[in-house]
Amino acid sequence: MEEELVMVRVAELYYDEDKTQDEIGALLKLSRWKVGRLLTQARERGIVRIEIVHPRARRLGLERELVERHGLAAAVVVPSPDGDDGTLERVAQAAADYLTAMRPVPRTLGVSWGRTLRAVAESLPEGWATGVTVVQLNGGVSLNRRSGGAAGLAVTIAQRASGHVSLLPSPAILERVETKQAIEADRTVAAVLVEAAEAQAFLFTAGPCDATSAHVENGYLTAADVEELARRGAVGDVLGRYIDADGNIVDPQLDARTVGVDLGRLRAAQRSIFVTAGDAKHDIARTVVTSSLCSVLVTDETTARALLEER
Amino acid sequence: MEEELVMVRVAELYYDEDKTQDEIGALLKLSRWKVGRLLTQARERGIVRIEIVHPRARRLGLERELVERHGLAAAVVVPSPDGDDGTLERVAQAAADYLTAMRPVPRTLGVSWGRTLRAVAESLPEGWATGVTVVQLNGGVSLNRRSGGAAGLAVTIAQRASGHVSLLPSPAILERVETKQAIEADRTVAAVLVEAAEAQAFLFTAGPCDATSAHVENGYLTAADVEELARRGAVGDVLGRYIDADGNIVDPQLDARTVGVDLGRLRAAQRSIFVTAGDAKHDIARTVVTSSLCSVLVTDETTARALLEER
DNA sequence: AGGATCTCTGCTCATATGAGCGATGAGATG
DNA sequence: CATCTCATCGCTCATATGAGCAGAGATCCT
Repeated sequence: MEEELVMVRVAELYYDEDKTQDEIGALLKLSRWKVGRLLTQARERGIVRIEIVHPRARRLGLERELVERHGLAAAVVVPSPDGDDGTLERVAQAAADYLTAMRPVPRTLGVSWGRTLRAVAESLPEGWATGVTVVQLNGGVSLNRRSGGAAGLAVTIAQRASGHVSLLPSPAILERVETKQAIEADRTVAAVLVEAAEAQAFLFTAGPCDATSAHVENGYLTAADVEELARRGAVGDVLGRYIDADGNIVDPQLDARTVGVDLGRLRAAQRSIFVTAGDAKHDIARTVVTSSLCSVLVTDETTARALLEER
Repeated sequence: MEEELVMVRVAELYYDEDKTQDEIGALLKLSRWKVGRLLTQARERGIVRIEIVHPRARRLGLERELVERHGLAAAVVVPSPDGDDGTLERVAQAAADYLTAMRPVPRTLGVSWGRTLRAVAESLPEGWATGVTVVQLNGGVSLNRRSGGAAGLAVTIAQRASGHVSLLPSPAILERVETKQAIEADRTVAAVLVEAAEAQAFLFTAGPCDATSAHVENGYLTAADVEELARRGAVGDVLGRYIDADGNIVDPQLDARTVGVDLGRLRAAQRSIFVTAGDAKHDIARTVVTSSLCSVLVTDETTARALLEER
């Protein structure tokens, strides 16, 4: 279209050449107002694209859409870098920023574990808050792995806020229900579970339902177990509990052997912050968001767009 | 840097959220002026990138630099599309636009030939000018190829301007000097050459010095000839004449067998428009521009940047 | 320490810009 | 052919914005 060409010329003069709309009007024999209108159209049609390029940039438009569509309290969306990698770091940084800015500062913060949360912990600056007690929400890998395990992550978060940490000294999933009940009956474990359930804020991730899951990696489940769960409709796990697309527990037996706070607690919580990054987790992310497991979502642009697609 | 983060937030609120600088100031507890300054910095540092995405868009900044650096009368630079191809078409379109807008309209226009100029011809709209006589500048491929040859191109340009065309009925390069002289002595040929030399504007391209050259394709030279020319310093040809990086004729013997106007005419011309697209032609383009063979340059962004690199 | 220089801040004021409105004209419709 | 409808135009006016400047710190160099 002819009009479009004029729009391009006008946009060039305005944005590249820093001419005033008046000047452009004189130059192209258009009224000042016509120029202004063309500029508006050019922006609307996407001929003029204004982009904020920065690792810490956010996608406020997508955030707003997500909040509206899924009834969230807040959403944080960071642009996915072109060259694939770095997404996890950006999302983690954004989550750290969100935590740091969060008011009121929670007295106790319940955390799960995983690579994503580890990255969040590392991104938190020293002194991100003061006097926050960090509580583990679900059982996890052994305590003695120096900083690699679930414990290290919680410790880091607490340390950087000069706060305390309550670790959950239990495996994620036990082989027998009886053992699980016995462990939960243990004073120290029970106390932590109560503390966790009552946390003022939750920070958690979710895992996809495939062989790359941390549960397989740590030996709590076999690849075959996970496959079977997937066959029965599981899309991933939250706090070690495998759920289907509607957010329901897939295997109650398995769930009964899983140590950690109930998913209901997340749903009931005022502030339950869900952090997720990467294409593999779109399905489980959708479930978490649509079944109200989180009130705050921190994620990357690609995931955000996936969550906004119909159905 | 901390400052940078604020810049990003400010930019987001301003450009994505359409907030006023006042509002942003209130929100972030900054003075209105601070916000304005941050915005300016963000643009300067490239955190805010404003881009005009359109096949007909131009790179005015690069154009200005080229004009200044190389003492051109004008330059037209179009963005190179991401997905490689389409560059030729865009450049051709831009050249066509330039011709259409050119004032005063030349009475006679001298043209060379090549794939690039063919594309320019095809991009010219019907009635791009009126009464322009088109003259061929150099000998070329046979007349009978319907629209594929050099003749068709000139005819197209002339037809769309409701003008005449003067074809140069001669091969590009002859085998013997004597034949060349005989041909030039021919009334019809001589008349066209005079007309061409006196054209009010020139439109030409250049070819790289490699086996893909149109001269090889059309059998005027062998691949071995071209190789030898390159060895002797040739970077490409203009109007069939092979020149080195300084714009000097590489092989006077060969040049004496080449039919077409003298390169001096291009240098002397008020308006000699050089159209070039594609990475293969950077070297010859540089030569054309630095040795003042053209006064107007039409090209793609990649070539433009290459021409602006030091040395 | 004292002064000199530089940078940064918040201001005034002129200018650039967008919202809203009535006038105008092109095309549709009876 | 008359009239209606709707988009578009150029305008007024309120508002948003950038240039330029004087004062306040910060920094540097004897």
